[in-house]
Amino acid sequence: MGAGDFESRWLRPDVNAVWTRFLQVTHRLEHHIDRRLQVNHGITHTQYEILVRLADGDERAMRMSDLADVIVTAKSAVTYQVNKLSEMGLVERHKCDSDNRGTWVKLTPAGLERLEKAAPCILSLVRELFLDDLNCDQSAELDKLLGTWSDNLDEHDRNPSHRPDH
Amino acid sequence: MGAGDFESRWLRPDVNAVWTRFLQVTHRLEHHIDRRLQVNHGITHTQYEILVRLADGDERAMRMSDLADVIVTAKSAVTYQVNKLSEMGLVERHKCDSDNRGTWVKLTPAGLERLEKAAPCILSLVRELFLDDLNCDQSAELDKLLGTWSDNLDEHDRNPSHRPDH
DNA sequence: ATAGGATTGTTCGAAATTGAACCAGCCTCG
DNA sequence: CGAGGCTGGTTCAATTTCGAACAATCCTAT
Repeated sequence: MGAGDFESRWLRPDVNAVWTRFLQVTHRLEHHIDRRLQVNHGITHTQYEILVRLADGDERAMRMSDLADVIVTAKSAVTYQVNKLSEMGLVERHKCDSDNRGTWVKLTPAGLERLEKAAPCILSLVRELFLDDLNCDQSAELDKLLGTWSDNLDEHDRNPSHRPDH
Repeated sequence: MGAGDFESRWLRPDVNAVWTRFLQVTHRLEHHIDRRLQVNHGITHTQYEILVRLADGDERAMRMSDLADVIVTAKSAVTYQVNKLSEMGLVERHKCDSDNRGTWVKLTPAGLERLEKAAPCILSLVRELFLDDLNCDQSAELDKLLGTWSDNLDEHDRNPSHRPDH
């Protein structure tokens, strides 16, 4: 088989290394954050993410589906976690007036408090591990990279039949 | 509270956006790959990763612990997945001579075949979503970013008491 | 040698995630 | 209208993951 054949089948070694390292770094980051949150604050990273997004939202509330979208998990997982958070008293469900199917999830004062207690811990971790060593050029570059990746993913989502087989 | 106070507690909005997008992109990538592999090739991304690493290793084999390290998951998860792969006939366990505790996991011919069938599919996906739009500068920059993140993580692992509280 | 500590891999129970199935309410077009 | 399709959310079984506990083996320092 020719060189082009190899190229089409496998990644160039250096490129492959980048991809591998990407996977490792993301997993390790996730793991670190998760562990820290659980040990020090008794919540999962997904739970923390939910609290963050709610705090960000208008009225400190959000719809289930939107939550699932920004968190990037299955809807059923959101239902599960919102139940947990609700049992913990960090979150409340509210009926939605404009759409009788919908439910709003709203941060409770206790939820906000818990978030504000946890945030410094994990934000400093994110800074140390992820952001502190970036100079301006680098963070601009990273922003651009994330942009193209995001666009590529959008494109694939929009057109699901994007080379579906093999 | 002053501006510095805010800075120390929350991320600057733009920086926060980068971090958020990073989380979303990584999750979406993972999700895409996983789905594609399951639908077209009947294996998980973790299982695929295991096959890849084994194919890479000397003699197409690897120790359990090393596998857990490169895949970045709990040891018990590796045990679980190696059992599955072994039931599928894609992988074999072998006793380790030099260390009686150890076990080697070895790719079977069927495993190699399965990997070679799946690889083009997911590699082209990785290219399309992740790599194709990177010019030389960017991929060099990405490599450097991954390097610093990796070093930061190593540093934290080496020194677990790295600001443990909050 | 040998005791103490570290490492290897498995087992176990608990928790999380997923996709499919499902019900309701919405919305559009004939 | 009102029938069909779409969307929002929940339920359910199956899969996966995790960490802690454990047993076996290795290694090191006395």
